[in-house]
Amino acid sequence: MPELPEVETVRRGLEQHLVGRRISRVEVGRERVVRRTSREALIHDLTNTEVEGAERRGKYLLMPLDSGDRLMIHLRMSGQVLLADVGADRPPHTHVVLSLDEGTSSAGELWFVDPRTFGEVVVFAPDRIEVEVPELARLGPDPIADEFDRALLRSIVRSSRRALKPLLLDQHAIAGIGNIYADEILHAARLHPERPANELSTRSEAQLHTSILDVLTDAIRMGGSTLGDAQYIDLMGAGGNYQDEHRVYGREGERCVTCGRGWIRRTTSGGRSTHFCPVCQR
DNA sequence: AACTGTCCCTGCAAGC
DNA sequence: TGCTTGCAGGGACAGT
Repeated sequence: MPELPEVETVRRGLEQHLVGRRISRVEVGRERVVRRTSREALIHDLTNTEVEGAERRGKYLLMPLDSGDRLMIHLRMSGQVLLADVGADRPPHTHVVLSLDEGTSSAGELWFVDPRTFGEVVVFAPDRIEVEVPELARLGPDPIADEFDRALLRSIVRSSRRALKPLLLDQHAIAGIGNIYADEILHAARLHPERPANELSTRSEAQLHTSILDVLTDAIRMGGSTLGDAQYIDLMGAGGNYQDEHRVYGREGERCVTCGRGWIRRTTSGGRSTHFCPVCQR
């Protein structure tokens, strides 16, 4: 499940391999992945444009084009962006193919692959963001891409009476954190996922701030998490290594490796699973 | 404001 | 073995 660290890893790949290259041809298979506009719109708006940058806000990949438009890709659950050689065998569920002219490297293709088709690809004009991609316009601050100091986290936490877990998952509050990293961050901060956000001590707020940055930074450094089922892989098809560092996610019933005393519990709320140690998270 | 539930979709696992 | 059912999960949205 691509979250901030996985999307950032993909962004770095795009920066290295896509920026400066021209898209000569666009193929769209399943129209569902371009549902925000249409097959025709994507083909028209991308063909013969050059990619000028690779940015990320939360889990959204944003690529400015020389046309003035922006290409947005969201991987959601099972999306992959892959760089491939021309003529290479395309995996099942390859829904969008961008043909890239020879640039500094040889000609190639960029594939958008997504079995569950929750992901999407869209091109929009920046001044139309409120209309075309309203949730992107309302995204909260990104802990890595934006300035994210302790005071900012404090203002977010103190203005919410919600539990910490759903607050961390709310993309309007903080952008980029998903289920895996929310659990790992709260564990690192030794905070119980059901603790009301506005009741934290100054010390706990500082712990949470440090844990958000530490966990996300470490995960990026290790190329994100690749789990058995979701098969996240980067642009070149490589998996990440952060899954080996998970202390609570996917460890239900195991002894807590942090305190050595608790047993990792898994609870469900709002259809999402939460993993935590009842002994060292309070 | 903050909850819960529903929907979208596929692959995998468990149960029969 | 082969079917059916259930579940996971990001995030928008509707309803309370």
